[in-house]
Amino acid sequence: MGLKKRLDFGFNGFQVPNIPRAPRSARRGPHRKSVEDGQISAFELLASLAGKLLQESESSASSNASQGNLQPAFGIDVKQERQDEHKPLKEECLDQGSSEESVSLGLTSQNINRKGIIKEFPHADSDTVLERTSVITSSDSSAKAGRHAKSVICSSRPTFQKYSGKVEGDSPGIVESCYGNVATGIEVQGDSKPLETGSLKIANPCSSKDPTELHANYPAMLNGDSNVKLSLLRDPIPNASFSRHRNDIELGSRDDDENFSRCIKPSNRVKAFRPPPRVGGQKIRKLLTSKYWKATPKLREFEHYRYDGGVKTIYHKRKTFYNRERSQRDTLYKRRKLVDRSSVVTSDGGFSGESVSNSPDNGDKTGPAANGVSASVIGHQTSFRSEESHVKLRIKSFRVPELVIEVPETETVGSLKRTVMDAVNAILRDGLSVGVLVQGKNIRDDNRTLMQMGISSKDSLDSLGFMLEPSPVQASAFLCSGDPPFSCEMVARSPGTPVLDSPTSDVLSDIPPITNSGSLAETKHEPVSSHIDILTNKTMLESQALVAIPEMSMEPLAIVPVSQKTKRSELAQRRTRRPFSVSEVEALVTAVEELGTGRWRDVKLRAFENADHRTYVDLKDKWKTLVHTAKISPQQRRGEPVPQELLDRVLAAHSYWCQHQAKQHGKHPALPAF
DNA sequence: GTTAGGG
DNA sequence: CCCTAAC
Repeated sequence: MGLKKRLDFGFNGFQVPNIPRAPRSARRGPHRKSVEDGQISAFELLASLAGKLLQESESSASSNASQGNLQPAFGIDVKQERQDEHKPLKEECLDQGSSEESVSLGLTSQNINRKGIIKEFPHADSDTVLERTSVITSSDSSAKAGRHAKSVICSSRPTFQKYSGKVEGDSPGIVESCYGNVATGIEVQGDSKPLETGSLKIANPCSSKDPTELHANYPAMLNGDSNVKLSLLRDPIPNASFSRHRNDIELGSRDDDENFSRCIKPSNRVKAFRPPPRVGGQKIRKLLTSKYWKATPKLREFEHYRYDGGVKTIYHKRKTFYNRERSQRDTLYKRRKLVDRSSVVTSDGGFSGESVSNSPDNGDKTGPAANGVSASVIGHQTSFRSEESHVKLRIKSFRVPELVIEVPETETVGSLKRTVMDAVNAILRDGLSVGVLVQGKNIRDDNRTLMQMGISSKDSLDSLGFMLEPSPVQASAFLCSGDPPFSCEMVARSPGTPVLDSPTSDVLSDIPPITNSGSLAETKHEPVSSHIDILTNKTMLESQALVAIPEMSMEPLAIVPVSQKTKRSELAQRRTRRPFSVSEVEALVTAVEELGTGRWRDVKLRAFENADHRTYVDLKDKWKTLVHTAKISPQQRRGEPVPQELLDRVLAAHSYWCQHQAKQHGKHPALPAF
């Protein structure tokens, strides 16, 4: 049909009613464009600082690591506050530069409160997250808080260390690392030390080509008083765990007991931990504003616990927390049995992981692979069922939930580092579960297989991400109301502390089942404690819906606006990618030649009537990409090559229909014979 | 429900 | 592919 008609309605002979519509774009108002493209948020810089800090302190951690202080201790007050004062915020773009620079951005600005806030958002899309670091400062002007502005603590990877508190602002390079990380999605750990990192891998015996390692690092948990703290899973003897659990998931932290200090109100707490000077005014606020963490004033109650026994409920909660923590670990162990087809090996407690790369070697240049440990572990896995395809991946780092930090402008960089570190530790300690991101979406359905999610050993691994998010239980804890005492408390937990045995649902969501065995179903949704109340439920729901926190409006320094809209993150899952085949392209081209652009529904009906998975929007999008593809050089094209002939037709049809925006007139089946 | 575009 | 504004 096409040819004949084309002849009949040659380009010249085809009269198109000249009623061109203005481009849609012209007709509709310009989109408010996100302002901050290309800018790097300060936050990430800070995050990197934190990471750096952790790394730095790790070196001295080993000594204490084996002492039993394996539990995260921390003393940062995490709480939500609101400020009435309005502070202009500004996001600075830092291409690079020393950490000091970045810090200064956040600290030098003058504002009423003289505070800088650092925020970190965990919920960003994988790509978005990696885009930039934003520095939030109280300074005014060009506050560019793009809707996409998100920061990530690049170096949040856990390290075990002792924090001496003497870190000078010397972290140039952090920025770079962070930046690189951001840009590539691969965490750069230039100075990471093998011992400190752990790796977690899922090896794919069947496809060694694209192995992606799951590289996990465990965050160091330390308490502010300069004592070395715990490490989850840290095994005094680095590879000891390997030998024991070759094919098992080696996650979990030691149950050894630990002391842990907790501070609720920064001011006091800070004092407790650090020497006087500028520490006094530090405040770290953790706003549970992201989808994952909902900020609530009540959060402190959880923190509010004291060992003086004053508040039983709190104590109880805390206990629950521990239990939960424990159960998580237990669950992880249990899980090993469930997932016999996948293997995860960690050399040492690692706890992080965000970027996943499918090119094993690729990560090396950025460092982490550097973590060496992981590398050595590869190929360690054994007994697999050869028939099944496995996905091998390596997690370079984890994204850390949002963190809001407030410190005096007069604060030193070193102090800032500590603050950030404390905040990070606090978060880590508060119980997190791992979220899995596919195509930037948080996959909540633990029962979906990787295959179903479009994650194969061959590709798509780059679209796989991990993040830390508060577990439901934790969320409930944060919702408890109560005013946190401004003090720091040290609490020692005895090793024998009983634990609840109920597994926490989301805890296991970190690693989706490799197969559709659905073996993990049993771990789903079991109440962890009696503390789950209405608020909890609400929280959970909201967290999934990414509800904006009302308090945000009160937060002057919150530069990066928390996504006000409930985005698709964990709602509908992104459809699996289904590249158009050449034949489909041809059908599309033919249909468009005949129907023109602008009538996608008709195109769909005509050429893809039976292709359920192809919506007219898909067709429209495909056409869009085809046009683009046809315009670029063949070398720039990717994916299955489309015959040039088809591309030529695409261009011809495109130009034709663009000139004759005559879609409103019924069928104009013709196209000039090209 | 469709279209057109930006993301 | 998703998301939305504008139809």
